[in-house]
Amino acid sequence: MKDAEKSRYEARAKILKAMAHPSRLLIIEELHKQERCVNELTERVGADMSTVSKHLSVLKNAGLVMDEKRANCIYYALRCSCILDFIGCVEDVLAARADDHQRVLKSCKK
Amino acid sequence: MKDAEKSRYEARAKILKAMAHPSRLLIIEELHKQERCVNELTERVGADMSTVSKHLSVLKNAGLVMDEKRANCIYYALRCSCILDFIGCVEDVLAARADDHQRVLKSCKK
DNA sequence: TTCGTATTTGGCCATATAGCCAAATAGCTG
DNA sequence: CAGCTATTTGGCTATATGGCCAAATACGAA
Repeated sequence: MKDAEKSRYEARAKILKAMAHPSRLLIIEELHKQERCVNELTERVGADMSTVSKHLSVLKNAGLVMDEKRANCIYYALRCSCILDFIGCVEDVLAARADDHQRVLKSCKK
Repeated sequence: MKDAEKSRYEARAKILKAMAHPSRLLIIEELHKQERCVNELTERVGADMSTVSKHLSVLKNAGLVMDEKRANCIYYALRCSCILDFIGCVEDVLAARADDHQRVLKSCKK
């Protein structure tokens, strides 16, 4: 793998890696609905606040979310909603897998 | 997080996690062009064959690729090409980030 | 069956991740 | 300034990952 190629794939992998965690996927969907502060997300995720804070910093570091301080809260928001298309793509993959599964089952019953 | 919700997010995360590695992204693109055996992919990736074999098993386990034995080779192929749309989505995110970056730079120069 | 090629598996190590708790920090608001 | 609330950071542990090497396995062909 050449260097230029390598760094292109690394950049992509970084985005995917940041999304590749159940709690972070939940956070992304939640933020798609509306911006939220750490407190609210913590409640939603059901983990320690420090854990949620770290998840948010992963997302921020990947450029997927941004934060803004207002009053005495830090509000997090999705940086680009195209991320949701993404989840749509994942669902397509899952659906395709399910279809295959059905097909296999049917062919077994014959 | 409720149980049903949790397993939905876990299923999605599994797919993303399987893709979230530079070598695996390369493999996916390579397989999109045409099916390949481990040998060929090993050469392309530039890692130990055992390493590539393990990457392939991760992809297979996530349902992203399938394998078929022919002659004395095992050929791997993409299970659904919608995975490529996926990479397109990642590129959109990267592009959006780059745009933001440009905007910030411009506003600094003012 | 025996050889040889293709692939996977197991062992091992180094590094990364996720989680919690406790402590530190930030920054309103009185 | 002092207190309070929101958030982050550091420390620690357990587990997972990625990499290579060496060994095991699978299987077609002679």
